[in-house]
Amino acid sequence: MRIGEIAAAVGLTTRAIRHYHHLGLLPEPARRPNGYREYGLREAIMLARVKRLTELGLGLEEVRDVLADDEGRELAEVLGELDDDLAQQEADIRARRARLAELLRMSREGLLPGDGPVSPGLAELFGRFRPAGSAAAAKDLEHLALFDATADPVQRDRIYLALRRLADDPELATKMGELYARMDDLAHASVDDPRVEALGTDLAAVVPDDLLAVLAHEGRGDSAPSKTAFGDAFLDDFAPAQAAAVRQMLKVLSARTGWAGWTP
Amino acid sequence: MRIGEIAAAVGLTTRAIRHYHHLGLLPEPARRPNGYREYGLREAIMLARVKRLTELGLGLEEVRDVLADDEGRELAEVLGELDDDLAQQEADIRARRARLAELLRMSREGLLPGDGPVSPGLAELFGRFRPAGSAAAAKDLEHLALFDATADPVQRDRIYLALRRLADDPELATKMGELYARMDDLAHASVDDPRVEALGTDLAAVVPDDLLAVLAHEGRGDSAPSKTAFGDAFLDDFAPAQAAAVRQMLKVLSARTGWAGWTP
DNA sequence: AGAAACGTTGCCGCTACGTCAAGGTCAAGC
DNA sequence: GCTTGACCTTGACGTAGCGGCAACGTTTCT
Repeated sequence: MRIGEIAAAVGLTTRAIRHYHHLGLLPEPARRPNGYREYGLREAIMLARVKRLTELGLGLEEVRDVLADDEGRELAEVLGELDDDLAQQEADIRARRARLAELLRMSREGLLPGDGPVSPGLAELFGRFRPAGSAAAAKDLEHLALFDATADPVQRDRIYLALRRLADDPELATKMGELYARMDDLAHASVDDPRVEALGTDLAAVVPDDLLAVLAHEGRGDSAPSKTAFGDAFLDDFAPAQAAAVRQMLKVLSARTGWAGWTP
Repeated sequence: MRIGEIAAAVGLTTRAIRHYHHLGLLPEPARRPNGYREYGLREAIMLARVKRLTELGLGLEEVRDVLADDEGRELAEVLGELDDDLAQQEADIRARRARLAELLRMSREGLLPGDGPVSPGLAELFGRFRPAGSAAAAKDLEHLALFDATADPVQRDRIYLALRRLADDPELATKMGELYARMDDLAHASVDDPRVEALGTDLAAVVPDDLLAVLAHEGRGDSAPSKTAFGDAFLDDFAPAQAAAVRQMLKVLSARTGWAGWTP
């Protein structure tokens, strides 16, 4: 048989067969005078073996080992490892599919935020805490999404708990709306603007203590793998006057809670 | 932030971030005078987005589309396709794991033939039809394994049914053992040896009719995707005198069944 | 004799980066 | 000033399992 015939017979491509030759998985057969490879039933049997093994998911290296290591002993071992590997993959896929299902559900309900998938906890928060046309509020959500992806789970849940309490209080929620609006007003203001200090102080009155504690933890984190250096970058993300207001808020919070760890 | 800092903060490698720049997934940030990339919170937010999407299993191209195609509309669609894809993968893995479990069980019970995994039907046959130290029998099993991997399922099951009947009849099984032994004796014999014709005739008396029908079907197959050209190669796999015996068997079978399709 | 359908070798491309290699930059300690 | 070490830069190669193409020879059919 020529290579095309055996390929069709066994159900492989000629390219694959030559590839196997190249890898030493299957010895090169004899050649006809014109240079064509000449295959017999032996080669077909070998190829069928290779095919069965690769279809199980073995890599070509492993197939080579199994075929070389004379007669099977190694095979059970390789199959065992393969099964472990596949079990792992299956678990991964299932986890991703679970997340996907959740996201698709949110998407159908119109709850999917514009900046894509987030953790379940944050998604729930987003559900009741939508940006009300405020640029500052939108930015806040982005910061939260970042925090969600980088902070360690303990701190994350701590913040979420605090924020849920905030969101669940209609009075506080209304107040937050006003504060966001005032923050928006500072977008092009000077840092000397008297509204800056006032807003900072008012913010500190609403923001939960946990926020500062978590930020302080983040800034110096020795326990977590996060140890982020977002501190300065965080303030740089605001317009100057807005940043000044945030700094003022932090100052008041520091004085109130006794945390001195975070004073950029 | 420098690239290493943002990488650690977001939980990526510097290499990955540069890769994203290269692919245009994320624009190159401003540079410091020394050439270092300078990152801010905006970039961190984008990277966290990218990370969430890739962790879901999206390809980088798709991530780019989702991020570019302004604001989310496309996202649900992509997620849907992804889920379909993952469902397919999961099904594949499960199927392979099922086969693996079966093979591992056979391996534990010592039923795994030396030439590796075969289809369930053939495995069962192998269980009661072991090579009894005969080279011809061993070769026969190899041929069966090849047949198993290449023939179409209908013909396969037809043969297996016939062989099971043969294997289940103790008298016939004993006879087959003798025939294999006689085949072995012909390994170095001349094609003129009188035992050749005798063996061929005796073989034809035992081998089921279906065998020839299936072989004939294979040789000219217009219906199946198989259409194998094993015919000649099959005979070439035997020693000359053995091949002559097989040919004799086929001749008798042809005469008996009326099939003329397979006369090499 | 020309076209169609084979065969040959060889090299590039695909994913999502990891891993050198060969340097330039910066802060700290001697 | 010099070294050390931890950063950063670009660039290029390697990964698994082939697919696809190029550039060319062989066989076979018409």
